[in-house]
Order: sequence, then C-alpha cells, then structure tokens
Amino acid sequence: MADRPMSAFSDEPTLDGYIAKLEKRSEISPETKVAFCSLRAQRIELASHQDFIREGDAVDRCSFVEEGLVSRYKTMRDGGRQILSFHLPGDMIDLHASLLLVADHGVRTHVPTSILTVAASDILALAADYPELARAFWFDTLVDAAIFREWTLNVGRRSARQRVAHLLMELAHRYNQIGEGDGRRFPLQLIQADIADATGLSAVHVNRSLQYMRGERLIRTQGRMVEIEDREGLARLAEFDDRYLHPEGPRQHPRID
Amino acid sequence: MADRPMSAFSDEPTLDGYIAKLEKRSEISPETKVAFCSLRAQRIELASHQDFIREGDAVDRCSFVEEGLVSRYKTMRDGGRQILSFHLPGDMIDLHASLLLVADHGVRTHVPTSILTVAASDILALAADYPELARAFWFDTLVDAAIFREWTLNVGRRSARQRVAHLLMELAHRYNQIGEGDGRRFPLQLIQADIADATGLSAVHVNRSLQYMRGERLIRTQGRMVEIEDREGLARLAEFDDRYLHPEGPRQHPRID
DNA sequence: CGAAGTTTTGAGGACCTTCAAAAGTTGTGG
DNA sequence: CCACAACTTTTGAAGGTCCTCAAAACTTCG
Repeated sequence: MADRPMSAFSDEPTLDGYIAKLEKRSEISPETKVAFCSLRAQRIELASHQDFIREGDAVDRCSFVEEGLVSRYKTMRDGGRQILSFHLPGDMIDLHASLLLVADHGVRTHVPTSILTVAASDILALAADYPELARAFWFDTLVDAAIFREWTLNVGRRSARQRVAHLLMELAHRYNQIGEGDGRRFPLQLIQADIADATGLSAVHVNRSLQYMRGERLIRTQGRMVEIEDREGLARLAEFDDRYLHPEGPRQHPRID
Repeated sequence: MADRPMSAFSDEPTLDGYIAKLEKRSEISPETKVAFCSLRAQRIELASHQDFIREGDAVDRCSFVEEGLVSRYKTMRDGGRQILSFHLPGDMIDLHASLLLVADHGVRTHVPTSILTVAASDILALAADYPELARAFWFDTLVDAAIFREWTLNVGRRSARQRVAHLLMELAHRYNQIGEGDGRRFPLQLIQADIADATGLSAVHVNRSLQYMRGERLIRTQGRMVEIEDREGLARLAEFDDRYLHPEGPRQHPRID
C-alpha cells in the first residue's frame, strides 16, 4: 500500500518524498528536515506526453517528481531525440537548475504526472545554511552523473539487445528502490518509440530486441507491465551491475568529536 | 600561501591551477582560498598510457590534472572500451571520489601526466566548512554531468562524422579555455583508437571520418596538432553548441544584505 | 464502435564493423 | 645517426547490425 506518505492527491505540496529518499542515504538532523520541508513548493499537474521544460528555457526553479514519469532529452536538428534519463516519483529532475541558468535539455512527461517546483534561490540558500543538505544535493548530482556515464557506455558500446535489456534492468531496480515491485515486475510506462529514443535505436529495432528477449524467456510483458522472468540471464545479457545506481548513500562526513 | 604559477616542475604540489579555474567562474574569498590551498596534496608522475585508477578500486583521494591528459573509461567484458570524458590541466578528475567509495570507471593517461591527489575526507571537511567551496564543487559536478549528457547524445544519435567532429570541437574549446591555442589549433594527444573509444566507433571508421573532414577542408592535421580550418562548417556538421561546457560560471548566491 | 495510437512484420539498403595487410611514423639502442 | 622494432595510420574487401519505409494487425480510448 502507501508506505510512501507522498500522494498526488494531498492538498499541500510537500517535498516529503525527497526527504525520505535523502534519509535512506544518510541521517538528516531534525532542524535540517524542518528547514527543507518549509520550502514553498508549487504543484504542477501535467497530462501525458507534455513538454514541461524546453531546451534553451531560462530556469529558476528546481523540480521534483511527485507522481508519474518524466524524461530529460536533447534533440537534433533532424528531429532525432535522445532521452538522457528517466525520473521516477521521489526524484529531483532539475537540481542543476539551482546553479545553471539555462536548460540544456528538455523535460517531458510519459504519463499524467504531478511535479513540485521550488525556487532555485531557495535551494541555494538552504545549501549555504545547511552543509548537510549541500552534501545531499551534491551527492544527488554525483549519482546523476554516474547514471549518465553508464548511459554513455550503453549507447556507445552495447548492442541493441544489450541496450534495451540494460534499460529494463535499470528501471526494475529503480522501481524496486522506491517500493514498487520486487525488482522483477514493474510498470513500463513507455511506448517502444520512447525506448528507442533512450537507447539510440529505431523503434522497429527495439521491437525486434524485445521479441528476442521474450523468445529467450528473459522477460514477459502483459500490457504495460514487464516481468523479468530470468533475472540472471537478463543481467548477463545487459552486463548490468547495479553499483552505478549507488543505493548505499554517500561516504559519511568525518566527525571531529 | 604565495601566488605561484602552476607548473609540472614546481617542487611543492599546489592546487593553484584549480583555484584559478574556480575564480574564473565566481569570486572566492581570500580565507576560502587560503583554506583550499593549504590542503596537503601529493603529486604522482605517470608515463603515457598508464592506468591510474581501475574500475572497482576503492577510492579515498580526489585527483586533479596538473599537466598532461587523462581519460575516464568503462570497459565491457569483450574488452570494448568507452571513454567517458577527457581531463585537461586544471581539471578535477575525481571529485566524486569524495562521496562515492568505489570507482565505477577507470582513469588512464594518454601522455606523460602529472596528477595531484588530495584526501577525500579533506575535501569533504572543506566543503562542510566553506559553503562557497561546497557550491564550487557542486557546480563542477554539474558541469561534469552536462558534458556526460552531451556525450550520450553524441554516441546515441550522431553519425560517425558528426561524433568525431563534435569531439574535436569540444577539445578545441576546452584547450582554448585553459589558454592553449586560439580555439582552432590544439594538440590532439590521442591516437585514432582513443578517438574510437570516445565516440563508440571503430578505429578504421574514425580514420575514414577524419579523411572526410580533411577532404572537405574542415580540418588539417600535422603530426599531433589539429587545425580547424573551417570552424563554422565543422560546428554545423557536428551540431556543436558550446553552452554545455558552461564557461560562464554558476548562478550567483543570493546575498541577504 | 470508430479513430488514433502502438506494435508487429517484411523487404531492401546504408552505415559501420571486422579482418588483413601495406604504408608511414616514432622511438630506441647500438 | 642509422637500423630496426613497435606502433599508428591508411587502404581494401566482405559482411552484419541496424535503419528506413510501408503496410498490416492489434490495442486503447473517447
């Protein structure tokens, strides 16, 4: 059920979901928590397949996924799109907006999505006053960068089948991290064209790669749900190693007691 | 701390080069500067094509390029290598080591290189005590992530010629940023196999892509020097837009005067 | 129940890879 | 300073992975 108190239907926009994520990684003092939770957040409800931020937009708010699914992407002149990352409930999408002035990529929804935004200046002020939070934001950015690195490897050096398999493994893991599914079943709220944009492939070839994985009894799909039938096999195919997702949290701050 | 020009031949290892980079981006107070410069750094001199950090190594020091050229990379089981980023003199390679415990990628040199390392715990302590520095480190990590995003687009959606062109443009810009060359000529201290590893191509096809660019009078090469003959043409081919390198520095901290 | 969107199939072709060898360059020791 | 080995670049040829285009089958949703 709702082990996450966060809900798209609560009246007051709160960042509890993100705090919960931070707390999984390292202890946060009550004062810091109060300070963070007192940030004035705005909720934005978006339909499916809506652009929330466009490349080149000036940005002065950080955003956070309350419910739904969004991706960040860049586009080429010929219309080609590369998805750079997916963001699940509890993820900060846009933490970098606190320091960078212009979006160098777009953000769009894949399902009806509820997003909370906070003024970038508020985030910055908080980071300046609470070193604990500054470290948490920095860590978040580091994990972000680690995921981008893995994606560069994915599109740069893996075969089509491996790329798709790797994406499925990442999503299964991340849904598991936020308490959805058991690391085997998860809602794949993407059409095959989205998977193509994320893996640098054509939609047709994504389809064929999925068929291969179904044929090999690696995965099963029913509607929007994916079930990983043979987790070891899929991980071996994808050369998936979950360490890049850094579930363990940051190195602890050296205490000077 | 005396102002000393960065040099591979100075006796005392100092991080002046990095401070210079930070100062280009935003003002740093004298006390902060002193604190940073008093970090105990170790110098390591490496020959060409040496592994400095291997994937999976436990890391507890952050490293910084004093002189030379290094790359970060990941490898596949079949030996395939994907270079994730290059680091020029003045760059922090490894800032993420301050919070992450294990290297999720290797680091190796491409020419004889001098690297300075600092204890991760010292960096963390400094970040906790000097919000200015915490913000600078965070910004550095954000720019890192922005470059990874651009590389994901590069290997994911661009053609071979575009990928190689884009890499050359990036290097020309970055050498220019650190005062080497004029944005047109720069030392390409890589063999074609390295370019292949960075762009997700085969060495043979990199060779053919370079020949194409030479044939179109976009670039000229003489030994290890590359000269961009037609900057507009190369930028148009690569769809290069330098904004992802974020030369302008971070959003300023809101002053509460 | 029809319209729009999505997945699947087929066929042909482009881009890039692999393998192999020749040509050119760099570095080293005698 | 030359000779030779090791490395790097270049060329050629054959082949595979993945793409594009197009249409059919299936699903979702108003």
